[in-house]
Amino acid sequence: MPESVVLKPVEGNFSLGDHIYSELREALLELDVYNRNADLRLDERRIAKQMGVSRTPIREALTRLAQEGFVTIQARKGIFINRKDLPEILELVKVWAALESMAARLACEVASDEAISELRMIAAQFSKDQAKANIDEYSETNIDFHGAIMRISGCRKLQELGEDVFAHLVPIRRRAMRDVDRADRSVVDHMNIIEAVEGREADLADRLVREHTFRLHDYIASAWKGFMELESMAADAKA
Amino acid sequence: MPESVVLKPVEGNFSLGDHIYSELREALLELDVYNRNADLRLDERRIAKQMGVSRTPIREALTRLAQEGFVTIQARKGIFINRKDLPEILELVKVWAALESMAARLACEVASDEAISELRMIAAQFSKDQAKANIDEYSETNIDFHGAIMRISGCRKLQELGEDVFAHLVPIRRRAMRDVDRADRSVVDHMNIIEAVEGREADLADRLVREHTFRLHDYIASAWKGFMELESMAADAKA
DNA sequence: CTCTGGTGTGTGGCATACCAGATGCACAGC
DNA sequence: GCTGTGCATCTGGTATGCCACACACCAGAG
Repeated sequence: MPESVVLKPVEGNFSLGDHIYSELREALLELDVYNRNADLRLDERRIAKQMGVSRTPIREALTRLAQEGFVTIQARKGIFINRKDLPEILELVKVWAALESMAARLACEVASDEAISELRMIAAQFSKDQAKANIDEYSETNIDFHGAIMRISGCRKLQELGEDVFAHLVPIRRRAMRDVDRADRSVVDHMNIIEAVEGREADLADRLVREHTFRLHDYIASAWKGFMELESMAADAKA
Repeated sequence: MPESVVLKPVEGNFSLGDHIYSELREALLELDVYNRNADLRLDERRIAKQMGVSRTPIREALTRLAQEGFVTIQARKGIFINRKDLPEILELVKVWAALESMAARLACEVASDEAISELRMIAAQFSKDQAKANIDEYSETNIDFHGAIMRISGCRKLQELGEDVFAHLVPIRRRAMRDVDRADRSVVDHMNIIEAVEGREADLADRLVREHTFRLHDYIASAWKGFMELESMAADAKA
């Protein structure tokens, strides 16, 4: 074979189990679990038939999802999607605050200037005014921003754990971020955080990120009932 | 049936998979994975035969352990125990610092005085002098102390995640804690932390816990080579 | 001797059959 | 009408067998 023909190695494990895991995980995050009419029950056999495979890889995927806390498997009773309540959500936000504030601290200490400049580029995509006008896109940028902090911390574990925690909050975010009033404050917070990191002020960056996340914490706590009512109304309207 | 006869419900899921998962997890933590002669390969069929069950529950347990990062499953190649390298260990310590410093902060804000007094009781079990004399027992107390901080934070997720992270560090701790010189400093640190929490000084407690854990971080970084050499010597001696 | 292709064995992935506990409902007994 | 017993059925748990790929080894061509 000619030396010039270079083929890239096959990447990763192609197994039904892995594929189904990703597929199922995504579907769960997409699902409106807080819709009170939602069917929270999963059935191995039904999913297996639906995806055209046997129960084995389905069970593998479900085992992993259970390990992550997305579903609960009750022997001989059923598999149920976990609907998290307010206290649980708030705990997740606290954990997130812990991880991200540490990430900001580490970023101040180890990140290169180029890496830090990435923060400003992301934030620059939306000025204060634009944020209001285009909430959905801002939400994406917002996610990028927080992801960037985790990334430039240089601590992969911190980043991975953060993503795991974040995944559980996705259904919540979908609602919390719709609130236009919060965007202003968010943009200001981000700018302050950027400046702290640029100035390598670890203590300050740590504090700002923590306080920023705790504002989300408090906001969720106060707006929770509203979320639920909206959900109920949506459910009724569909019914 | 008499009303007075109250029977407690059967607890938890009794499944082979769950049992094997716990059993295997404990065995892995007990294992000297850093022994360079250690056999890091696992075999589904061998374990199955050894435990007298089929491969199915074994595979379920291994899937969960893989999800937690204890082992890596390579399709059609084998299942291997993950041997973490120094950078990875240090990242885990950083994550731990993030979680525990947040726990200390929360403890200052929400823990009851009774809960906080628990800290002092645990720490009181070992004075500075005793710590040197009885390192092994002190190590247990040390673990209790850190566990207590997580617990009185009132944030279960923080506690659970902390325990997960800690589990990965168990094999390291078994060595790091042997170092007599560190016990002194540790006792002093703990006392300072207790006083900060008792005084409800959240910022201070946060900082002290973080710095305390980062001392462990730096210690591991500097002593790592020593750990490995000790391991090698032990391995050679046995061979 | 070297390189290439075949082949046997080991290993995880998947499909399938069967098991036992959980559940819901119908029907018999009171 | 109410109760409770038994059965049909549903659901996750487990055991097994076979498959495809990885890999080490071997034989034959060059």
